[in-house]
This record gives sequence, C-alpha cells and structure tokens, in this order.
Amino acid sequence: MHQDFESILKSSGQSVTKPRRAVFDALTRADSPLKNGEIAKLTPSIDRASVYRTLELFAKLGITTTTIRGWTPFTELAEPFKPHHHHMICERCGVVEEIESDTLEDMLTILASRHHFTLRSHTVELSGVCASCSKNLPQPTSL
Amino acid sequence: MHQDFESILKSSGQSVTKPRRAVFDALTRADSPLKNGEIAKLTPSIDRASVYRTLELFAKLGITTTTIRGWTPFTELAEPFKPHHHHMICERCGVVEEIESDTLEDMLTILASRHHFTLRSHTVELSGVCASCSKNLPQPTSL
DNA sequence: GTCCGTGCAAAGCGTTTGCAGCTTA
DNA sequence: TAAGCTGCAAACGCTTTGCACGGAC
Repeated sequence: MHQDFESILKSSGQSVTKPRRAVFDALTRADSPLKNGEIAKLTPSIDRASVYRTLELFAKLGITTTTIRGWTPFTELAEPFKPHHHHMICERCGVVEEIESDTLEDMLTILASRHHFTLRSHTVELSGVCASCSKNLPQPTSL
Repeated sequence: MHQDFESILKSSGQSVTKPRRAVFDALTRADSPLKNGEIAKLTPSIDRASVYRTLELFAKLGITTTTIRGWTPFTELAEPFKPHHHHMICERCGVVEEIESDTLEDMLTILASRHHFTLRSHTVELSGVCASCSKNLPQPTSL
C-alpha cells in the first residue's frame, strides 16, 4: 500500500517526505471523507501550509478525490488505495453509506464517449432519507 | 418561471425580497454554475451577507444545487428552473458540457433503494478529456 | 403593526504566499 | 550537491455574525 503510494510520487518526479506520508497515513486510517481541518488536526506535527500543499498535490496526482457537503470540501483516498465507490448520504441523520456498481461505472463511460470525452474520473453523490429515518419521521418537516 | 420561484418561497413561509429576486435573476441569466463571488459581483446592489444568506436558503429549499471544482463551490439553478442534468468537464481546456440520461436517473434510484434509501437529490460530475484536446495533445503531460 | 430580512461593519476562519533553512534524491 | 520541500509567519479573501433599521405580509 505505502509502496504504491511512494511509487506514484516518485514516478511523477515528486519527493517522498514526512508531511506527505503523514497526510497519506491520516487518510488511510480514516473510514470516511475528511475536511481539510480534520486532516490538519490528525497531523499535528505537520504545518498547516504543508497539509494544504500536500492535499493539492494528491488531488492532482489522483491519489485522492474531493467531494462537497454544504460548502465544505471533503477528501478521501481514491483508487488504488480504496475500492472505487460513491456515497449515499441521509439528509436527516447524516449517515454515509458507500455505494458501488459496475453497471453504473460502465454507463458513465458510455455517456462520456457519447459526448466524445475520454472519462478519467467522476463523482456520484446521492442524498436522501435512510430506512430508519423515514420510519421514525414519516412526515418530513418542510425546512 | 419567476412565479414558480416566488411560490416556492411563499409556500415555505419565506418572504419575496429584492436580494432573493436579484440572486435568482443572476442565476437565471448564467449559462453555467457560478462561484459565490461571481454571484455577488452580478448583484452589486445587494450586500454580500445577503447574497450568502440567500444562497444558503436556496440550497435548503432545493432551488439550487451546488457542485465543487477544486475546493470552490459552484451554484446553479435546480429543477424546475433548469432541466435536470449533470456535468462533463474537460480537464485540459475546462469546457463544460451538460449531460442527461433517463437511464442514469433510473439506475440511481434503483441503487438508492437497494440501500433502503429514498433518493431525494444527487450530483454526478464527470471529468476527462474532450475530443479536440485529445486530438491536439495525444500524449498527456504527467502533471 | 409585526415579524422577518437587510445592510452595515467587524470579527472569524480557512487558505495562500514569500522566504530562509533543511531534506531528499 | 542541487533541487525541491518544509516550517514559520504574515497576509489575504471568503464567510459569518450582531444589531438597528426598513420592508414584506
């Protein structure tokens, strides 16, 4: 795992450094997407600026993917460090489930090629109400 | 169109005000998602704070949807003010094409129900290389 | 006439940047 | 050893908040 991570850095002409290892480790231990600030807190020995520079680099290299909730970006590891997946979020209780579907992936590739694009990455975020919430609150509040 | 917009506000117990009309108009005129700052610039007579409060309200009411590029949120009108669609972005030249597919929509609903979720909203963002860019630069640069 | 929403101004954060010194390759 | 990366610290810009006034219903 770490070997792959370091290989990616090296093959892009980038150095393997303490901050980069620390951020990668923090993302590896996390079981859900993290805010920038959360990543910084998990790597207290690393300067904030380095965390940001590292996250920017990881995004460029495709090591991580970024999604948004509200107006806040969340980062998590991408393939091959984490199985490719998407998110299904309950808007009532906030629970996040991971979703995967080869059929979906195939369809996205086809959709892209219809537009004469070569698909390189994508995000799919679903939002709704989970089973237990819709059972407990059958009448949704308007706001 | 505006009538629908004002109906949504009223039926949620919200007032129809000058800032809300101005932000809605700016979004209506835009042909692509806008950054918060861009919306503020398009509504110079409205205080920034009101623009932010309005955008937050619109998101809650489902009048707008938000996507992210890099770490920057972009807002655009949602249904019924704009046909439901997704984005296909060229990572070389930045061109954005709108994508729609009923089959995709159906599949997402099915996927959600497999996880016992009632799907209420979703975003799909595709990123890749458009036809003209892949013709001009057949060998992608590593960074 | 009430209540909600706005404008104003200030504070609060998250993010970015310049630079000298250290680490990596 | 040379180039790249980090830490530090300051600056920057976006976003949020409190409050008194004004507008919507």
